[in-house]
Amino acid sequence: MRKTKRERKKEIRRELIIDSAVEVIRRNGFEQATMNEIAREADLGKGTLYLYFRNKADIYLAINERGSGLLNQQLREIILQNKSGIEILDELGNAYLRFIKKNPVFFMAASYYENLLKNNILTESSLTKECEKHAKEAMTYIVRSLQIGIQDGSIRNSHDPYKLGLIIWSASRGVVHAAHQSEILKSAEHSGSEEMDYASLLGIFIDVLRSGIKNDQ
Amino acid sequence: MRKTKRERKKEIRRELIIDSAVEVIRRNGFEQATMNEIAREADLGKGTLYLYFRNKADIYLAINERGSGLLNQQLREIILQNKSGIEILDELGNAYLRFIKKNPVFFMAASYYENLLKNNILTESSLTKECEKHAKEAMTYIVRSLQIGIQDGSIRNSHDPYKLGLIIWSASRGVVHAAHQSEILKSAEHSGSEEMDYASLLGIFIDVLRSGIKNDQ
Amino acid sequence: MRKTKRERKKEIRRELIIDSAVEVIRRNGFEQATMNEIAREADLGKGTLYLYFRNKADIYLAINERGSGLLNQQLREIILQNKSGIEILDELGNAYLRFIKKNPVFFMAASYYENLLKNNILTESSLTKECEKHAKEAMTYIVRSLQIGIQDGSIRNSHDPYKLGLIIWSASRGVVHAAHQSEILKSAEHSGSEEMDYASLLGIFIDVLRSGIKNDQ
Amino acid sequence: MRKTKRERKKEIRRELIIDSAVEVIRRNGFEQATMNEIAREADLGKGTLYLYFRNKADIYLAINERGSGLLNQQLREIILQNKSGIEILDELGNAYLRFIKKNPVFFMAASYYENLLKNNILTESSLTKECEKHAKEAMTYIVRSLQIGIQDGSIRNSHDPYKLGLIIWSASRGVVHAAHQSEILKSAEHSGSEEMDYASLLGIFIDVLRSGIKNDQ
DNA sequence: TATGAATGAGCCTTCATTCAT
DNA sequence: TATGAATGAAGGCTCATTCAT
Repeated sequence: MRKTKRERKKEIRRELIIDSAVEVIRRNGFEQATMNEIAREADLGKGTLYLYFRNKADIYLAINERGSGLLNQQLREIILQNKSGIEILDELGNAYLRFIKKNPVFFMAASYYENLLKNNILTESSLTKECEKHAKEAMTYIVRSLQIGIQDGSIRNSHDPYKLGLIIWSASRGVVHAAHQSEILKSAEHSGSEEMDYASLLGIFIDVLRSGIKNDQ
Repeated sequence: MRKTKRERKKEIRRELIIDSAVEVIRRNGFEQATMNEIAREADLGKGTLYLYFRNKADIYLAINERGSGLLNQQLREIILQNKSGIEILDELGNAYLRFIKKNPVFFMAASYYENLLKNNILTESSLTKECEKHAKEAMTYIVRSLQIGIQDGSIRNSHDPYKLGLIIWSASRGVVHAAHQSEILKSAEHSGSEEMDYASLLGIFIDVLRSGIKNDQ
Repeated sequence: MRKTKRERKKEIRRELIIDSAVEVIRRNGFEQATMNEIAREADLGKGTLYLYFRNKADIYLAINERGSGLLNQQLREIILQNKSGIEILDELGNAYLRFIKKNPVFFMAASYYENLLKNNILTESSLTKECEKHAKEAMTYIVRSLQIGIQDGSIRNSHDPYKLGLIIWSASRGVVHAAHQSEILKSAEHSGSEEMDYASLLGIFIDVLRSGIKNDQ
Repeated sequence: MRKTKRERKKEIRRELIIDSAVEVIRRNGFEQATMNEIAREADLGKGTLYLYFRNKADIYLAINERGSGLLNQQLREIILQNKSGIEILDELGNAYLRFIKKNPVFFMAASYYENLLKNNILTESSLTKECEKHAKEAMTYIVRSLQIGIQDGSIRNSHDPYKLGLIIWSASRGVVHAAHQSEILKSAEHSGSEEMDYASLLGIFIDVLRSGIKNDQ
């Protein structure tokens, strides 16, 4: 029990550091975040960070791990619902979009993780394994919803669900990425006065996607 | 005329620097590119770079400006063709994807530009204005193709063309981004042996998009 | 008595820490030894080390103090033997060389101590006094053997025994130091295939020394 | 010519940095020397040091390279004299001792180099090659003098000249090392009032060595 | 007495930018 | 115009030491 207590405290500190890192990134951007500032935000000494994380990269990976874990938790609940494939996919998309809107830093951390992955500069660790596991899990939910939809006839059986899933996943990321950059919303010379906000855009995206894969018969 | 000659020389030097920066980024990645190496690649003194660009950021913006300019040139030709809206959109998408596949650095530079935009750390300059103009132009081509399609009946009139254009644009970027990170292709546990390559993924994406917006009547 | 018991326990802990430090240094080298690792090796908390030693330097000094104490113990026995001066000196040298070969860390600790001494950054303490005392003692044994030898005619009476003692002492250290750095053994381009090992080198050294000071009449 | 001029300037700067490093080490000791202070001593920016040396280790190696080069220069002249082997060896020893007395930092740098060598943490470079070459050269001079002495009968033919050379070399280093630590000179409780200085000590050392190896017939 | 989490000074190193030539 | 040597702020990270428990 006593040990559990210390471990709990350790876990809390770890979370505090992740919180602080998220906050600093949110404020200054990913590239501008420094260990110094994260420490100050957490009200800790600089060296303390290294008691909980091997290095800066690990903090970022921990952010990603937390973010993807939280997201998967939500996706997991959706996939268990008794609905048609197309409806599940619909909800998965909405959940993802809502999640990123609320936690934009998680999006950046995921990009960071993928960048390391791409460049093969990830030391194997429990953290990276967890990140990998989470990434696969999210993909799996999408693929499952497509498989369900194809089986129940709500989704057209015209594409390999794996490939389709990958496309949906990455297209979503692109839209989310763009939606985040509020400025781009004004880049199109849009004379109309209708609202051009985040939610409406994402809604249309999901709608288009749905039309593109749903079975019309 | 003498002045023109000198200006021409200046322009050539400028292009040389951009070329070199592109090459260095292609070789080492965006984060690893240094002014030193760009200068060496261009066979110029490091200080010379600053005669043509105010700072490193401006070089990156110039890359984006050139890239978006070249892309727009191709898109412009497509939009002038006498085809249905859906067909034009189709070709626009293909052109974009081909372009990025051939010039991945332009994609990175565009991301860089948008990142600065988002964080409001762009000093106003002729360069940033040009970048902005190009971004709007590309968006406009997409919107135009949608408007044409709605008008000629090839595209469903169910969404505001501005919003739809924005979505298509950003979703495309997401897919392209993902397609670039070869590793993610294997992240889904994919048992099948079918090819899961770049081209096939993008093909499906365009197909889905088209289905999602075309008019079926 | 109760107090004695506690003091004994304290002494045991102290020795444990010294043991652990020696082991860590042996494993990782002098510069790479950290308080953290010494504590871990001793199965103690890091802070506990500071209950027994004022700081890291004191641990090193304690190593030196122990090492020089052990060495002196052996030298003391030799000097008491009923032999000629040259023979005693011979044995002293062999004992020293054997000792260092068996306990290389003591050699490093001695170098450390002398370095502090040289740079005048030794706070006076019982520890430093003890180190100083031990160093003097070892020197004295050598000087005594020389004096004995001069008196019994086995050693030439051509040099001040104090000076000669100092020289023998430091020359021995130099040879031992070199013998420890296995690499240097190969630094001379040595074509022959004869063995060029530690023992043979030191044997020759003692031989040369002996020839250099013994009385030939 | 113009190029030579620039190269000369570069060489001068390089030497300035080495000078400054030597000075800082002389003042603060080897371990306490920092790049910051070396830069300040040289009246240069910290970053400038890295234009002339890859890292701190290279500065130290450069000190060693310079020192061993200068020493070898002196040894080379001695070995060319038309004297008996024992006399040449005598002079080599004296030259070495004078050199180190005048340039104690070179002694430390040599120890540093040998330490890296021992621990196999030397990246191969022109600098390390030069250091290695110099070390071999010095050893060779000693061995040559012994070979000459054996041949001309001035040195006893009782030991392999390679081994003997190594011993002389390392014993000398030990004596020099000790002689440098002025404090140790007082560590023996020396009641006499005779001078116990550096020069006299080293003189005796050479004398003993000579007696130990010279041919008495 | 014993602990180990916390500290922060200080280390080496990088690199965009400047400026004398 | 062209240069590249020089700069120094800033970064990530280590580790001896302290102190609340």
